[in-house]
Amino acid sequence: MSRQDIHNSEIPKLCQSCEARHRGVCGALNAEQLTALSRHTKIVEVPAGTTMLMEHEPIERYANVLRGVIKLYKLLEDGRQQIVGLQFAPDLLGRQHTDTSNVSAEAATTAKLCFFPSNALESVAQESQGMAKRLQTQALRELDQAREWMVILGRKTAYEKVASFLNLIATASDPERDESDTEISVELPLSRGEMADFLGLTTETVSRQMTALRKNGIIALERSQVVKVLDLDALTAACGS
Amino acid sequence: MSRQDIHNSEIPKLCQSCEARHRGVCGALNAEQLTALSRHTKIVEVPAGTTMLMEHEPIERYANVLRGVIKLYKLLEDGRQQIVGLQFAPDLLGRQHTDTSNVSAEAATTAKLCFFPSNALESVAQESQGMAKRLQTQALRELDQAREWMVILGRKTAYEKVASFLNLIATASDPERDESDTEISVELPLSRGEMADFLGLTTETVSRQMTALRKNGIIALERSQVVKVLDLDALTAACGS
DNA sequence: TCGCTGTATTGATTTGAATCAAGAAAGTAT
DNA sequence: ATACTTTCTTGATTCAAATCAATACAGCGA
Repeated sequence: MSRQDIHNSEIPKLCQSCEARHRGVCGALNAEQLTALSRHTKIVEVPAGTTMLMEHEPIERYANVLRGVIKLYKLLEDGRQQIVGLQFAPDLLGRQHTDTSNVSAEAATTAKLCFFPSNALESVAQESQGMAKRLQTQALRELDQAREWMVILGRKTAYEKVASFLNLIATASDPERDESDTEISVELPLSRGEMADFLGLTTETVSRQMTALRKNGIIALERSQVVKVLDLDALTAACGS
Repeated sequence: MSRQDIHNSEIPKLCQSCEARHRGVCGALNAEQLTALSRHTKIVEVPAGTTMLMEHEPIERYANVLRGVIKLYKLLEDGRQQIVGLQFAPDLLGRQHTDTSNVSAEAATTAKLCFFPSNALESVAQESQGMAKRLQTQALRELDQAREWMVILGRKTAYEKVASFLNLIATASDPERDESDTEISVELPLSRGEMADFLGLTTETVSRQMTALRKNGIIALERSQVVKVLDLDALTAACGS
C-alpha cells in the first residue's frame, strides 16, 4: 500500500479506513483534529429511500457520503419534482451559512454515511484553513455540476439527456478504470422515474431513449438497472457535446 | 445616512462610495486591507456585449460587479447556448481553485466593474477569514440559484418559465421596494433571444408567452425591454410555485 | 410456485413548443 | 427624414416529447 500514515495509531479507529480522510473534507485534518471531530461522529448505513434532509427545515447535521448515492431534489407545489444533484463518496452532505436547507435529500441506494452535528463541523472549519478550503472546493464543484446540468436540461434532446446521464454514471462510478477497456458495466443508482426527474423528462421517454441507445449498439441492458456500455466513445458522442 | 465609517479617511477614495464594500466581498476588509487591495484594482465601465471570461481559458482577474448585469453562459459544440447564471451588483465575477474558467461571461448591459488580478484576491482571502467566508457565501448563493433554475428548466412550462424570469428580474432589480406598491416597472437586461437562452426556449416562444402574460393583465409592455408588472401576486402565481 | 405489486417497456394519440415564414417595430447610420 | 439593420411579434405548420393505455417483467410475500 503506497498510502501510509506516519502515526496511524493516533488516528481514530473510525477514520482509519475512511475514504473521506483521503479525498474528502476530513483529508484536511491532522490526527488531533480528527480525534476531536470523531468524538461526535456516527457511522450509519441507511436503506434506499431514507430521507436525510427536507427543504425548508433546519440542518442539524452534516454527513460524509461513504458509500452509495444521495439524491438532492426540489419539489413544486403541485408535486412536480426535479433532482438538482447527486452525491457520491466522498462528497459532503449539508450546507453552511443557512438556517434551513434549500433542497431535500434522500438515499437513492443503500448508503453508508458518517454523520456529525453541524456545530462540530463548523467549529473545525473555523480552526482549520485547510478544512475551510475543502468546503469551498466542494461548493464550487457542486456549482460546476449544477451549471453543467442546466445546459443539459435547457438545451439537449431527450436522447442526449439520457446519454449524458449514463455517461455521468459510467464516469463517476469508476473514474480509474482501464483506458483500453471500452466496455463498462454499471449499476444505475436511479430508477427510470428518478432518471426522468433528473433529466426533466417522463419515465416513458427515458425508457424509449434507453431502447434507442440499445438499438444503436451503444449500450446493452443486463438487467433494467444494470447497463453495459458497449462503446464509450459513441456514448460520449451521443451526449451532443 | 445611517451607515458611517469611523475612519473614513483611511479608506481608499476608490472604495469610499462602493457598494461592494458594504454588501459585497470587500465588506470583510478593514481599511488597511482595502488599501492594499485597491493598489491593484481598476474600475472600468464596459459596453453591453463585452466578453469578460471565456470557458476553458485561464482566469487572470476577478471583478466586482458595481453596476449592470453580467451573463454567464456555456455553449455546446453545435452552437446551442445556455445561460447558467446572471450576476448583479455586488456579485463577484471569477472563480477560485481552478486553472481555467468553466463558463463564459459577458456584459448583458453596460456594466461597471472593479477588476483585480486573481493573485491579489487570493492572497487577501488567505489573510482574511472574513473574506474567505464571503467568498464561500457567494459560491453557495450561486449554487442555490443554479439549483433553482434547474427546477425551472426541467419542470416548468414555457409560460411559467417566462413568468419566473420576470419575477426574478423584478425582485433582483429592486429588493427594497415599497411593499404596498404592487406595480413595478423594470428594464429587462436581456433580449428575447437571451431570455430564450436562459429559459431553454426559442425567441418566438418567449415572445408569445410575454404576449400571453400581457393579455392576462399581469404585465404591460412600455417598450419591448421595459416591463411594467401590473399584478405581482398574479405574476408570482404564474411562476407555478 | 402462485399471485400480487411496483417498475419498465411498447404502442397510439395528443399537445406544447420548435420551426418555418412573414410582417411590424425599434434602433442606427446616412 | 430616409434607408438599413436588427429585434420583436404573429401566424401556419411540423415535430419531439407528453399523455393515455396496455402489456411485459421483476421482485416479494404467502
